[in-house]
Amino acid sequence: MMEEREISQAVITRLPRYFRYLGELKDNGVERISSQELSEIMNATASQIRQDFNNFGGFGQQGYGYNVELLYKEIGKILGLDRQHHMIIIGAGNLGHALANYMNFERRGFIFDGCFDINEKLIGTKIRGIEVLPMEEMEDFIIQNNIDMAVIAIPKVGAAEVADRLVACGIKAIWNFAHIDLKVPDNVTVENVHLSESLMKLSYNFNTAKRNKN
Amino acid sequence: MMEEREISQAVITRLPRYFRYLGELKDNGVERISSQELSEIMNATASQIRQDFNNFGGFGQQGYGYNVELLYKEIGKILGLDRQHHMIIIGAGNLGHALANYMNFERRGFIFDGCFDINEKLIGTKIRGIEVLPMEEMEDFIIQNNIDMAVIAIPKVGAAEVADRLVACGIKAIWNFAHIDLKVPDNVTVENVHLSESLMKLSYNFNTAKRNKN
DNA sequence: TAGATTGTTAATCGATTAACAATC
DNA sequence: TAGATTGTTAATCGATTAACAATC
Repeated sequence: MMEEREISQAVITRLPRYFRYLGELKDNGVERISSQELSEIMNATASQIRQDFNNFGGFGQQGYGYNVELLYKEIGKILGLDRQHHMIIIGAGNLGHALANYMNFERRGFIFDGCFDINEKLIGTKIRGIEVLPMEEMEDFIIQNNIDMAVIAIPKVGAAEVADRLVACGIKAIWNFAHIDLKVPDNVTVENVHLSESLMKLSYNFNTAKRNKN
Repeated sequence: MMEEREISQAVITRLPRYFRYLGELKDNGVERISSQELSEIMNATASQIRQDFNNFGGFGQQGYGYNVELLYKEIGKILGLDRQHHMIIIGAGNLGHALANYMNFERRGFIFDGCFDINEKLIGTKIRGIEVLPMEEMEDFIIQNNIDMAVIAIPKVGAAEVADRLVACGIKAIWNFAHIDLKVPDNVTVENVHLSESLMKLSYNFNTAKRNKN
């Protein structure tokens, strides 16, 4: 089978942002947009925008530009937003709670099916109508409910073990909020959100900026 | 005044990760480490590690390597972790709540001083001992308490206005969780955590991986 | 048709990696 | 001193930008 050329992660990282801006344009009734116009709104180069879109095929038309609605839909498809993803959250604390709200509010397609915790006090409580279950029931739940993705929203202690258990029962996508680099097989996708690293970056830029500018 | 050469954001993004690994090594009693050894643990090239550290001066010693404790401290300083930062959180929902826990647990230096919300039901409740105040009191609070940083943990509607108000009363660092690209002056640092974009990236990689591998 | 704007190739820029002299 | 490993320069690689022919 011919290997499709790999798209760089730099491009992938920009796609959701295009998607967001195109969604807004669409909602504002804008029908067409040129790479030049989009570049001004998004603060990017027109060249980069055209290169990015062309990784996935010719969505535009010479002399016209891009059809906003079409492009929006295509990028949505590329991102897999036309499919449903069944998700569980490990950790029913404030973060797990926030993420559960998040997923359902923001986009259809990411379906919050289950939630697990080790804390006895949380087990049995409900998050968005979903009962928090004990960790022991996780594997069975994943298999019986065809879960695709798991969110790790527990402290770093325990996260590695949970990841191993998730991988062992076939989970192929992990949204990881624990401060640890998970070791998983090649065919498992991990997306890290390391909040403390983000905060440190803010701290660096803040402290550096103070010296230079202003 | 001589302009220090600007360090690239690619390097800055890696610093917190170095910091995390060095902290672990330190806690495990490791005294020295070579760029080669560190590269194996962190899954990077030794060359990149040496280049990265050298942006900030020579922390190592030929023939010996790097002193773990010293390097850990130096990177901490570079990241501004030796200073205290006074922070407020806008939005006392689950996310704001999660972040408040987060900051205090993870690192000293990021001090959670205040929290604001428009929701009448939340005003007067406490998060980690801090009372949630109405939005009207934000400006006075920032000035009276010498707040450095603000966390925007509210939905995108309203986020732009809040950012303007923060900038207007002198805030120079914003940790932004709203799905919007804030427009702020050059001397204000924004660090975005766009959770939905992260989730979409996971979705893309998951759906693409399924086709290629496995 | 003429004008506009894409798709795509070529040039540039920046970041990563390799190599090695300096030096502990 | 010899060996190890940094600091740093040079080479490579990849990503971004510029340019322009293709084409709607």
